[in-house]
Amino acid sequence: MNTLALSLHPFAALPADAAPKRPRGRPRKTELERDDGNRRVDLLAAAARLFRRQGFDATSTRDIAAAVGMHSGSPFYHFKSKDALLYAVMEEGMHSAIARQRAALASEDTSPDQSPWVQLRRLIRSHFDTLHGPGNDFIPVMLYEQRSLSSRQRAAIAQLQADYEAPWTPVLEALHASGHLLAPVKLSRLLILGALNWSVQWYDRKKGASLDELTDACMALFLKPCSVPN
Amino acid sequence: MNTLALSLHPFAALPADAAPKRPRGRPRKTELERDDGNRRVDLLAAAARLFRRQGFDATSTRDIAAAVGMHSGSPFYHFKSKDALLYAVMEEGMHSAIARQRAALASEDTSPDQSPWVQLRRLIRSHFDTLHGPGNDFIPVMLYEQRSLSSRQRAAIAQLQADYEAPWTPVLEALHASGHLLAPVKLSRLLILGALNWSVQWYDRKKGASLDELTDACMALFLKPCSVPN
DNA sequence: ATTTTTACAAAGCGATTGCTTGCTAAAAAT
DNA sequence: ATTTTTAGCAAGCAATCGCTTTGTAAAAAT
Repeated sequence: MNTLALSLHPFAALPADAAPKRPRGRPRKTELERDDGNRRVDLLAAAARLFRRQGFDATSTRDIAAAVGMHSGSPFYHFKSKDALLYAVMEEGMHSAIARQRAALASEDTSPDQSPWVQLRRLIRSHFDTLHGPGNDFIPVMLYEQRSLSSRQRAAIAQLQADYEAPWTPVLEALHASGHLLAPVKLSRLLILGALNWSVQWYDRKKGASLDELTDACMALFLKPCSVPN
Repeated sequence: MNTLALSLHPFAALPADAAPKRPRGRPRKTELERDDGNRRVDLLAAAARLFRRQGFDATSTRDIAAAVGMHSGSPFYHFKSKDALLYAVMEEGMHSAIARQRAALASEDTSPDQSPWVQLRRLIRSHFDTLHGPGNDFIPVMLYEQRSLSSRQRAAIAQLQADYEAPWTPVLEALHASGHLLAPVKLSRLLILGALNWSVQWYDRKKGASLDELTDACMALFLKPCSVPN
């Protein structure tokens, strides 16, 4: 009879021996550390790492919570669903990738050379950085977990991808016009980005070639050294 | 008291109104159709299609059973686990891919030309066929669901992949020696196969370029037309 | 004619899943 | 000093998961 009433009061008697691993309530903002949502950032990073290593479906929200020292239900305070967490990982990854690419293209300080040849090199090198830089799990997750997105989310990510790939086209067109690139520009962009993206399957930062050597190999593979069009 | 005994006899009384969609027992081997394990092949094909479209984790064994008109537990008669089904899909895909590649390389009947240039073209064209040929879901599944394999299974698939990629190396080495390929052979193989494999992300057989045009674009992108080494 | 094997159906078990609810305590705002 | 907000714990629910068990009927073997 009172079982029903009991179920409405999940824990009338609290065990007093529970030693909380982390103080309850809003954590102390030490000094002038004014980043709001610090734990949210932790959740994003942990989710990205786990999504990359195990895949989205094989990663439970309990795994993510445990990785940042939370209990199983707590991540849902910061993200309304597991899907929203995945989308946030991808969006964050794309924003930082776009920012890194913009910085790489606008590096006039190191070298004033704006020829399409060195521009393509910067694009490729920057792309390898976002793919293989330390702690950059966000983009690999975006590349391999698109299936788990809703169609609305997928469309939004596709727009960000289009923004990211946009700077490649004029560079490739210039190289095509000067005879350094022989294949059609659109197919070239797809094939080149594919070759780069696939490197997450085999590249290991700890052994083998460096990212600079990888970039050199790409330039040698995709571009013709002789600039005699006809 | 007798509930325990009842649970040991799941259905003492069979409902007689069950209209079986397919006759029970071993199916009739019509004529001299001597392929044993025909339903097993159906299961493999259905699993490959679903694994590719929804991913391994997002596909339940109930989905696969329903796709071939079985009940939920029946696939486990043919495959001892869902993992074994995935592995069988990949192994079957690799075997047919290796066979197709061998046939493409040994096509002396159509053209006696064995130069490394046309050999590479055959390798690329054959690879596109295994990636995008009608009903060829097996290889995309292998490329994108390696995570769900055990380490023993993964090692076995890796061996098949090494067998598949072996013929590429001498061809690329010959092209490197003749000055048509400037990048290092090993990195070239990885980058080229990556560019091809990534096409499963964007290529649509119904629109855009044909597989022949795609192959032409690859040849133009990766190889130098001028054969002047120094 | 009898036995054995094959190929499933029917039902459900135990575990895990994403997510919700009810509550609390520290911090921030007032 | 009081109120409000923030951040999270504790517990569990409903659904789904891979897989197992039991039974059965048709085909094949004997």
